[in-house]
Amino acid sequence: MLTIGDVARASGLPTKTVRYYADIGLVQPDARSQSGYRLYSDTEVRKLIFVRRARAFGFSVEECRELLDLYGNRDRPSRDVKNLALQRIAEIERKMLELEMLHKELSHLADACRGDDRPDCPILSNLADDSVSPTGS
Amino acid sequence: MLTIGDVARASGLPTKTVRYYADIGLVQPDARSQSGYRLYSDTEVRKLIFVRRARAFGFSVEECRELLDLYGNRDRPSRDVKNLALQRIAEIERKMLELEMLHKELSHLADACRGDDRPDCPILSNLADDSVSPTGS
DNA sequence: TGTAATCCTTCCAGCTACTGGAAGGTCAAG
DNA sequence: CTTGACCTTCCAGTAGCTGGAAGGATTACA
Repeated sequence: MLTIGDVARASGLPTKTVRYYADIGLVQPDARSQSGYRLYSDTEVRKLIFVRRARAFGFSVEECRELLDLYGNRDRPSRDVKNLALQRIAEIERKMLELEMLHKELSHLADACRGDDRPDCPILSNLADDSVSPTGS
Repeated sequence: MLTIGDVARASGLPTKTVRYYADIGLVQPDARSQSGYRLYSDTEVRKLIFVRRARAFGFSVEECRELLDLYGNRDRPSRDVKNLALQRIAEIERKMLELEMLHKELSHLADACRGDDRPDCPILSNLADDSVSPTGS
């Protein structure tokens, strides 16, 4: 059993955030010690890592809750789970494209600064390529 | 010259947000009409698209400001610009890896639901592969 | 066995980045 | 000349943390 500091280190989240997630019932500790310390198992650490990743890519806490639910709720029909997962996957693929564009833009800027003469505004040329539709999430 | 609704559509941001960015001086309108309407040019639209993307991937408004500054500030030494850009690129590459892991996880879940028997907890196997270090942004 | 350092707890205030709504002015179309 | 879709400011509220105070628990070491 791990204390909050341990799971914070293991999950890459601040203790404050882990405590907050416990408070809102997103990822709750397995148990409490006699003195009131939150105690976690590996399962919770994995959930927290999952949440950290999902949050970092714009999924709301409520969406994370729903995704975590997919794994926990035995009564839910399989196709519901699949549908929700597929929706999220499509969203992630859109995000991947956007991330690539951002990467291209900044790479272009960095390249343009190879010597010591910075061009006027490299962003404009690259940003014109707005083939990716907005995510809106 | 475009009004706020036009730039909102063109940039993929809500008008509210465009107005907010103007208020905090992140992306300001080119001018105001006689009646007080905010008027934007293409340059601002491009900046807004850039900001939308950067924000969607966890860059703070202040970081966006700094990045936009790279293009605008003529007095800044070229290596500063390059350094900041390279730092951000490294960050983006880390984010790309994390996004891929999230993608893998959800794909795995969706695959597991192909039939109608959902496995106990597919997340656990996939989440164990935590080779990517936390971003921390 | 004491004590210092480093945990942990709760509670509450504050922050970032929006977001919704009210009250009201502007503008193009019919 | 009014209807409807714009735009304006202002102010309050929300999501998701985040920092700090006050105090108890645990460990490590003399």
